[in-house]
Amino acid sequence: MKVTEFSHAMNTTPDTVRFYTRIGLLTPSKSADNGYKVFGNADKKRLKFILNARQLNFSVEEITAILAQADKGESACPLVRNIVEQRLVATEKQFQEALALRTRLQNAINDWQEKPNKVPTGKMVCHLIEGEDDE
Amino acid sequence: MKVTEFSHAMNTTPDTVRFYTRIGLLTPSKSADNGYKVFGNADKKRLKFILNARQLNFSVEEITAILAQADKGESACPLVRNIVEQRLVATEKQFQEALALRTRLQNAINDWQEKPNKVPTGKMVCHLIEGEDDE
DNA sequence: GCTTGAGCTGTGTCTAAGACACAGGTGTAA
DNA sequence: TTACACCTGTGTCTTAGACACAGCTCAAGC
Repeated sequence: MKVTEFSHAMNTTPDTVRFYTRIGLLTPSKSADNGYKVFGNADKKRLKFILNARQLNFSVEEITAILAQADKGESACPLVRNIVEQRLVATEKQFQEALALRTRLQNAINDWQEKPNKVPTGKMVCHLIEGEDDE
Repeated sequence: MKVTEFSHAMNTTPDTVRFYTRIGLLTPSKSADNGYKVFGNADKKRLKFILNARQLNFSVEEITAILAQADKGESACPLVRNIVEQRLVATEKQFQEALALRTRLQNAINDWQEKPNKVPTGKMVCHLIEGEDDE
């Protein structure tokens, strides 16, 4: 399989596959007459793992470490477990931040509706965001 | 005020101020004998606006557009309003994504506890992430 | 005046995870 | 053989700063 066919079969993009290849996560063989990358069954399994991990927001660097360990014949499970736990904490944080941001945005919109036509005085850019009457 | 003093007074970092200066968002004068950037009151107001907008997750590019409009003497409020609304939608999406990710991670952890010691068979990296018994 | 040394300065480079651009190669139809 | 659509690998770009670093500044001490 060439890169485009392979990527579509795996439900991702050619650029993504090329990227993983570029950094050495995937190691397709090269067609003798083409020079094109050729992906086989092992690559398929590997990419499936990578995509699953990415779905869990593992960084490519983390995935690289995991696969390197697995390639050495060691179990990567402890490593994976650590990362999952870290990731859960990070996600919780993201979550709270999105929540806070939403509140800020909604406040901005509410403020706007209270005083929609206040003309910006002086050098204000937009009273919605600026700290009321400054100076 | 020089860059470090200024940035701390505004509760941000020197690198951030330098960055905004580099891309032309801030336009400090230059000390004649030093060549150092010198920030005044106008810069203070401007940076305050920028930081507020960043708090609402406005991109620097958006902020650039807003300030350019304001600098032309036009009201930037409609632009700001648009961006706020877009941003709210985007935040909602992020929010949902974080939620979904959390679920996926927790599922992974739960699965783990159900079958903690399943030895990875064949070429599996870690059964936690891989699609059960493949092949 | 001179010297030390801490701290500051501007500029150049780096980041993550691909997306995009592009010159050139491939391969099927005519 | 020629066309032409599609594919290829490689190089560059993206965000919002963070970091590295050589050189400059400036107050203290002599």
